[in-house]
Amino acid sequence: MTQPKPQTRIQKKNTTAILDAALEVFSQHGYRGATLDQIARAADLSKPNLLYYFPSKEAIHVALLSGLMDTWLDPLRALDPDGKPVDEIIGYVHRKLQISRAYPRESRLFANEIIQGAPRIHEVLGGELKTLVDEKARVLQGWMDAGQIAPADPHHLIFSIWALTQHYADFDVQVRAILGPDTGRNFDGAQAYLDVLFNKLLAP
Amino acid sequence: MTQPKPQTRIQKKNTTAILDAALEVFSQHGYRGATLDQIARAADLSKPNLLYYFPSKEAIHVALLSGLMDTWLDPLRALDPDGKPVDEIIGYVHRKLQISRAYPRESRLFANEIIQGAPRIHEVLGGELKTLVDEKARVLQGWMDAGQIAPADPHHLIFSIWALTQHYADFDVQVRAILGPDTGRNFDGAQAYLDVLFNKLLAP
DNA sequence: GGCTAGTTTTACCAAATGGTCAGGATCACG
DNA sequence: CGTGATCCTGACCATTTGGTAAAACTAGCC
Repeated sequence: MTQPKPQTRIQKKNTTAILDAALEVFSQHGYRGATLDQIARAADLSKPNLLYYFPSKEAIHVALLSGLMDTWLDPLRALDPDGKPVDEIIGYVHRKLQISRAYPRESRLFANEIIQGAPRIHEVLGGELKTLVDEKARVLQGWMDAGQIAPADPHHLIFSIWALTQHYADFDVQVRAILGPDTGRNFDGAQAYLDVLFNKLLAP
Repeated sequence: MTQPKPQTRIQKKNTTAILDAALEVFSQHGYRGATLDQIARAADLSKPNLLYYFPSKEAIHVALLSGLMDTWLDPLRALDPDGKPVDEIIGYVHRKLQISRAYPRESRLFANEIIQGAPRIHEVLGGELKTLVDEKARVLQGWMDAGQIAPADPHHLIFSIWALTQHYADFDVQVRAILGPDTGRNFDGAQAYLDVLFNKLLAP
């Protein structure tokens, strides 16, 4: 897929610095609201030097998003049809919440893109994502039909996991304004709450 | 609070046209990503004419947000400490979901503002919002202590309601990519799912 | 050391952006 | 109809924005 083009030491250093800086800026202002100057400053490079490594602003954004998709879908892919149903689902919730905790900027980048109409990943949503979700929804439906978990719309079950876990990354400012600034503590509270919630919801 | 300044017919017509256009544009691109030209075009006015009614871009944004806060908080305010606990909470979920359905642009405007660090409503979050949430959290806690609903962290309970209902407005593109374009149908599905979820969660 | 590929900077550009201002058009009301 | 207040426009401005060209510098290898 992404075959490793020959990269010099400097190239590797600078492209990662740029992508990290761009993640910071794009996730905070959205695509249109971000400027190359901001990104260049954050990456400690001059603007023309930025454009030596990436041909355009959009190219940086696309590079970020496509590099992100796997991180985003892997936790769902890992849901094992042959595992114990409740454990699998609760495990998925945990993985998703862990990702929100460890990669809040990535979560916000994704949220920004979706809220703004997903102009750059629309095909992925209707293609790869839909395929994966439909597949896993069938797995969930199978478990429900077999009486291993309580019946519920499997698609909405997946949505609810996304909504509940991503909320703590995307709306972090709001959560902190209400619960206090200790993000770690807030996430611990969230995990305990979500454990209870999904155990009750899924109990057959 | 907001005493009705004398408004001519034309003033009323144009300010509402501007605010509606601005809602459209800001909710789609965020504050920084929106331009006065876009807003002016959407409101069918010239840019200088826009600025005849509002002194600056930021003033429009602030007007929108502050006009929105009540719509946003009212459903929670309406949660009645003297009502039947489960009915009150499920009712709150319904009201919130209704608002997501009826005002998705407002929801996205709010989401954009929060994701981008809430620079313009930070004080409201830590002030009015926190006060209200803390108050209602105490009500919930009272119900739990009295055994009328199952125990759970009341703050996270409120967050979960926000996350689950706003998700369907904010991530509408994603939902439609997976479930299909019939938004009404999707919201109906969501409501049924959320009814089940919260009934199970709250059952004492 | 010298050569080449890779890297960075300086100077620049056209378009877009938020905003101003003076004057002209239009409205409401006596 | 006249007149004062309200409304609207075209021309303009400084700054910012994404992006370019070419020259200057540096790394790494023989």
